[in-house]
Amino acid sequence: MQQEEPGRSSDWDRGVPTAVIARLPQLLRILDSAASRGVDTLSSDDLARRIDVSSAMVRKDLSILGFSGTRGVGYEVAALRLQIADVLGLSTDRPVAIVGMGHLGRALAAYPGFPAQGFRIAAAFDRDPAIIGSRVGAEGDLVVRHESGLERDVAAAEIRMAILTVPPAAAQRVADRLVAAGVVSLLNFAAVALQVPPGVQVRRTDIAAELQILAFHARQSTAIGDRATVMA
Amino acid sequence: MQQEEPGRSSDWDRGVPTAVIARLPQLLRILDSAASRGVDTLSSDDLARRIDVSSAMVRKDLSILGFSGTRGVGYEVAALRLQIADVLGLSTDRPVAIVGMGHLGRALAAYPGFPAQGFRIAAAFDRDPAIIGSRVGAEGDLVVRHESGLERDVAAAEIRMAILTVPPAAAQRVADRLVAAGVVSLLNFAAVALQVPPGVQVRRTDIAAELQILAFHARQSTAIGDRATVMA
DNA sequence: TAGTGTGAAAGCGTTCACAGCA
DNA sequence: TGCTGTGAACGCTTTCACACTA
Repeated sequence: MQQEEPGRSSDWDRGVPTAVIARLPQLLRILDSAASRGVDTLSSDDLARRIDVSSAMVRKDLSILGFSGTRGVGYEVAALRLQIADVLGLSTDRPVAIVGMGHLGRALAAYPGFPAQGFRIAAAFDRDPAIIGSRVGAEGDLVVRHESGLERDVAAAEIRMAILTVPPAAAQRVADRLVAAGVVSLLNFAAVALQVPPGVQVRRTDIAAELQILAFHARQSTAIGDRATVMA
Repeated sequence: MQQEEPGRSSDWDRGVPTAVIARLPQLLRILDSAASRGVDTLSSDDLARRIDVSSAMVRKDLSILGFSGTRGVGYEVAALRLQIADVLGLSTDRPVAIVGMGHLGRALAAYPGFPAQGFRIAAAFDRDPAIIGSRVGAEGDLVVRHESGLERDVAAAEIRMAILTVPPAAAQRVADRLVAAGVVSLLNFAAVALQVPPGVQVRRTDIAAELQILAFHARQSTAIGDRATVMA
C-alpha cells in the first residue's frame, strides 16, 4: 500500500512520517521567535533544547524534508522558516469553520494568533436560535450563522478545515455534513471517535481525557508521598 | 533505570506504558455510556470499535493492568468501570487550579463535565486587576484571585493539578511557582515547552499546532485534487 | 573546531495468530 | 462456539556513533 508517486518534482507528498510533521509547528514557532530577535542561524542543538527533543532528531527531521544546514554553523533561520511554513501549507490564507459556539467555540474564535499563522475563521455555526446573529471573534466581526446553512456556506467559501466544538451527541452528524461539504481536515473537541471516509483527517483534543491522564500521575505521586522520583 | 517496586500488593506503580493510560479515559467513557444504557458486558471488539483501535490492543491494555474478562463473553461493564476509574485516581475529588482567565481559561472553568469526572476547579488566578474578583465557572461560584497569592492558595487547598492558560511568555514563570506550591501535574495550553523538575508531569495541548498539522493534510488533499485516496 | 548528515542499532507500541477456556 | 490472554513478529520512531566538511 501507499505507492510512491514518482513524477513529483521536489515533493514530499505523503511519504513524510506523521511524527515529523507534528514537530514542525514547534520548530516553526522557535524560528519565528528567533527571527524576530534578529538571530539568523540556529544549530540543531539550539532547536532541540527548546522543543525538548534530541538534536539528532531535529537533524533527521529536517534531512527527511530535504532541508540542510551548514556544517560547523547550523541552519539559516529565515530560509528554514519559509521552508517549514511551505511544507505545512501556511503560505496561503486558509479559511476555517467553527461549529458549536459554546464557551469553547467562542474562545477559539477569539484566539488572536490564528491570522498570523495563516488561518482565518471564515464561518461560525450553531443551532441555538438565541446565539444566531451574535458577533464573535477577536474583532467581533464574525456573525454566528444557523447550522442549517452549513453545507452551502462551507462550500461557497471553499472551506476545507473545520473545528468541532459541539456536544458529543451531535459531533458525528455535524462531521458528516462538513465532510459532505468538502471539509478534509477536522479538529474535534468532542469526546467521541469520529468515523470519516478515507482521505479525511481528524485530530482530537480531549481536554477531560488529558486531565484524567494527569490524574493518574498525580495519584502515583501522592501515593509515593512526594519523594522526588529520580529520572532523566 | 526504573526499578520495580517489589512489595506493592496489587499495584501497577509506574510500570504502565503511557500509551495504555492515554486510552483509559476513552474506555471509561464508553463503559459509562454502556452502564447507563443497562448493558452489562462488552467484548474487547465492542470496546475497540468505538475508540477506533484493534481488539487485541484493548485486551492487551486491560491485561497489563490486571483486569480480566470472561472467555466467550467479554468484560463486565460495572466492574471494569470501577477498576479503570480507580487506576486513574478518579475515586476521590481532585481539586484543580486554573491560571490565566482569558477566553480559554474561562471556557474551561465553565466546562460542566468536570465534576462528574472527579475534578473540581478549586481556584482561578489571573494578574489583570480588571478581572480579579469576577465570578467564573459553571455555577458562577468561583471568584478569580490575584496571582500574587498563588503559592499560598494552592498549598492551602492541597491542589496538585493545574491548567495553564496564560500567554506563552508567562507560562514558565507560572509553572515554576505552581510546582513550588506542590503541583505535580500540569495541563499546558501555552505554546511553549515547559521545563519542570523530575516527578512533575506536563501535558501540552497546542491548538494552533494541531491546526497546522491539519493544514499539512489539507494542502496534500487539495494538491492531489480531492480524488479519494484509497487506504484502509 | 563545531555542528551537519546518516547508516546501524535499540526501543516501543501495535498487530498477528493461535492456544486455551467459559 | 466465541472471546479472552499472550508470545512472537512487525514496523515505526528514536537514539547512537561517527564520517564528513564549512
